Amino acid sequence: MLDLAILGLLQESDLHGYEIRRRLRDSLGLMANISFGSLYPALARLEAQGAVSAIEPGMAPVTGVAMGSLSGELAALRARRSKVVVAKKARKVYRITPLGRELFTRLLEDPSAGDDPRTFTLRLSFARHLAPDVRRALLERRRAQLVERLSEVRSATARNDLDVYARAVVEHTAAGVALDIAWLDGLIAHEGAPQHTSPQSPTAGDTMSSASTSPQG
Amino acid sequence: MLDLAILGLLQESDLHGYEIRRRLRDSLGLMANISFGSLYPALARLEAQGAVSAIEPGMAPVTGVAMGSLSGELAALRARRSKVVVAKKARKVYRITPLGRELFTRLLEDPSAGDDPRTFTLRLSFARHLAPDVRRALLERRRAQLVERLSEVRSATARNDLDVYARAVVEHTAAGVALDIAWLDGLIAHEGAPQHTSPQSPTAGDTMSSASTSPQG
DNA sequence: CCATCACTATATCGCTTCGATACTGCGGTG
DNA sequence: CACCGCAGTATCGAAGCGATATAGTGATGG
Repeated sequence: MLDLAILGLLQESDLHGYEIRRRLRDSLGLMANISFGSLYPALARLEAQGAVSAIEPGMAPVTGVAMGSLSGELAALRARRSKVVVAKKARKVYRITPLGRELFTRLLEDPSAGDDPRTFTLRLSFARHLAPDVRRALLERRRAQLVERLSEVRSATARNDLDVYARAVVEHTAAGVALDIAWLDGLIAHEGAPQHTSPQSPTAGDTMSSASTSPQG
Repeated sequence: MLDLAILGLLQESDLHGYEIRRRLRDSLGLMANISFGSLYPALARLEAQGAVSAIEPGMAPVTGVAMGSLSGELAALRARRSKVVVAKKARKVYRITPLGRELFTRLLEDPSAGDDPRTFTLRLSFARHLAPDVRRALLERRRAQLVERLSEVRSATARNDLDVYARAVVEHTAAGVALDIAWLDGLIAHEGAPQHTSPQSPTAGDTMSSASTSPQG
C-alpha cells in the first residue's frame, strides 16, 4: 500500500523520504501522517526490488525538484543571501526506475493487490494514470463492496440490544457508507458521460463532493 | 485497541474467540472482520496479564451465555431432537477478571491509551460505562481533533496542482470530516441537555445520525 | 451410505505498519 | 557562543493482517 503511494509520488519527481511523507500528508491530503517506521522500510524494500534507486547525496543537482517546497525555498533564499552553497546533508534522494513504473502500474490496476479502503483512495488519487475502462471498473468494484457493507451495517442497526451510544455509532456508520455510495455514483456518472477534452463541461463541477470514503479521521 | 474491544464484550458475558469476532462484526457493527491473527494473540496477551481467564472446556456450563446466538440456538435445537449431548469441542471460553475490569476502565478513560479513530469509535460504543463528564470530555476531544484535521484537509483542497481525481478525493474527505463534526455536535448537545431518565426526550431522536466517523469501509 | 461441502473453532507464520525514540547537522535567537 | 528547534535518516518492539493448517460436525446429495 505504501509502495503504491511512494511510486505514485516518485512518478512525478525525485524525492527524499521526508518530503514523500510531507506530500502524503498535504498533497494527497489524506493518509494521516505515515510514520517513518513504515516509510523507510518501504523505501529500502523498493530499492532492494530495484523499483527505485537512490541518487547519492552531493550528486543530486541542488536546483529544484528534490527539495521540499518549504525547506527548499527557504534554503534557496538563505543561499542567495548568505552566499554559502547549500551542500545538502545526508539526504537520500530517490528516483523511480522503469521496473518501478511497471510495478506501479501493476499495483494500480491489479485488484488482488490490496482492496482495503486506503488502497482504494490511493488508487483513485492516481486514477489519471488509468485507462477509462479500468478506472470505471475500479469505481464499480468499490461500489459493490460498499453496497454489501451497507447491508451488513443496516442489519446491525436493526438489532434491539444496542444502547443509545452503540446505536448512534452504527447508524452513523451506515449513513456514512450510504453517502460514500452516492459519491461513487457521482464519479461513475462522470466517467460514463461522453468525455469532453475541454476542462469544464457545463453540468460538471459540483457532483464531485459528498461524504467520507474514509481516508482517515 | 483490540484489548479494549475484547474486554468490553466480556464485560457482558463469557465468550470464546470465534464468538468475540462475530460480535465485533455485527453487534458492534463496525470493526470490519478482525482477523484471528490479531484476536488470538490479543487473548493470549490478556490472559498472560491476568485480565481474562480461560474456563476450561467441559467445565463450562453448556447452558447459555458462552455460545453464539446462531450456533448456540441451533445446537440446542439439534440436541433436543437427536438427544446427543453436544459435548463442546476444543472451545476455550474466556471470562473477565476484576483486574480485567480495571484495565477496561483505564483503556476506556485514559486518552493517552490510543487516540486513533478506531479507538474512539470503540470508546463511544462503550460510552454507557463512562461518567457523564468523562463521556463529554471524550466527545469534545474527538471534536477538537476533527476540527484540526478539517483545516488541514481544507488547505489541501486549496492547492491548484491537483487533477480531477485527487481533488475529488480531498474534497470528499473534507466533506466527510465536516459531517463527522456535525454528528459529534449532535451527540454533545444530547449530553449537555438535562438528562431525563425517561427513554425519549421530545426533541431527541433524529439528531443521532449523519456521516462516517470512519469505523471502516 | 458415504463423499463432500460448509461452518465452527483454534492456532501459527511472515509481513506491513505504527509509535517511540535516537541521532546528526544546521540556522536563528538570546 | 550556547542552546533551541527543525530537517532529516534510521531502528526497535509491538500490534495487526492475510493466508494457511487442522479438525470436528451437521447437511446435501449422487
